[in-house]
Amino acid sequence: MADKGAIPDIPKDDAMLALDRQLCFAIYSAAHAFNRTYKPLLEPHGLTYPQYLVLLSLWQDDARTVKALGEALHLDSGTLSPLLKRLEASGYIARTRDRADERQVLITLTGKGKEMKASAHGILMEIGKASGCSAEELGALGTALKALADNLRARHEPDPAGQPENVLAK
Amino acid sequence: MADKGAIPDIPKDDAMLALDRQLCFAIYSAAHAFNRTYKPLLEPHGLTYPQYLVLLSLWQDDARTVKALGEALHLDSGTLSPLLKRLEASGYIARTRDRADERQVLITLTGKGKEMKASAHGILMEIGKASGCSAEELGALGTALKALADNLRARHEPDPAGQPENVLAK
DNA sequence: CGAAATCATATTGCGCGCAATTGAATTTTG
DNA sequence: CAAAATTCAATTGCGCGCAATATGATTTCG
Repeated sequence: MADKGAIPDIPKDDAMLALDRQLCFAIYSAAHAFNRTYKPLLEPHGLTYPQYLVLLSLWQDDARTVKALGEALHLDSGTLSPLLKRLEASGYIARTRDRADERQVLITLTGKGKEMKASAHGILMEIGKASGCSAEELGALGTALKALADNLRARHEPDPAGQPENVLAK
Repeated sequence: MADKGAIPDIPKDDAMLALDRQLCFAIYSAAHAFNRTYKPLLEPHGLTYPQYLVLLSLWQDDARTVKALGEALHLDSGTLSPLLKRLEASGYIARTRDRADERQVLITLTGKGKEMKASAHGILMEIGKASGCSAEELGALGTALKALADNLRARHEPDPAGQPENVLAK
């Protein structure tokens, strides 16, 4: 059926594989490039990139539970528990059991953790220069990526307060 | 000096921190969202996402050294060596010492590795649907991300065949 | 009230990702 | 030609990232 007729579809599939490769590589290696760019700037402070993300989140909203942090960062306790212990050991945060509900652990910034916010501005300048993009471009890129990530996540997460979806379940 | 004069600059810095947070989170979580989306599709084949990226690269160019693969994927031997051993154990690739230069190891696709390319097309369709973006949008996003990653990398890598840079060294 | 279900965090196991080191092969140099 | 420098791959150690499981604490229900 597709012996030598107009445009066999194998090339089309290959083109799609090429597109897949391009986007997979692009996101994968952009994330790692970010990581590698931040690393030498964070190292003097004894911080890793994921730990810096936790601080970024806490600078916006201090005193949150592990669960709340995990939802903001899309990370589970398996990742956060040891990470937060290390952040505590470095003196950036404090972990205190909620007296009212002993299941929960409250994460709060220490003085050192709050002071680090000032240093972050300097780090930020370096990244801005390294990226070679304007603030507008970076903002637009962030928006596009967030939309993409949200779409992908919608496949996996149980629709938190979105559509009523299937009311018949259970 | 900046007691109540026109527009103190603390808010501006905070706005930049917010931008930083947005882009850091966006790339970070887009990468993880990709990972999580591919995982259930690759699991039946006994593949991880980084292993799939290696296959994508080999489908384009088979029979390459570990070093060449590492340059294409921006990964070093510390990551690739164990990963390639697992890919060999799963039967997707073969690792053979180069007879001419015994330092090098050639990575080649097995029959199973080549056959997997066909299944990849099906996986691709799923991702396309999950992303909720058109091929054009995904392509544009990939291009923007690649440019960003290249800019970031330019800070770290010693300019491979780019500008002559500093000819005086050594 | 008390057993069962649910919830929040911690732990374990495995696969990256990367810096630093090692070991063997090859090239460069004296 | 032999010693030194370089190159390629593998190994080690540590920090994620996530699934699966474990451990208490709290809520729900009978």
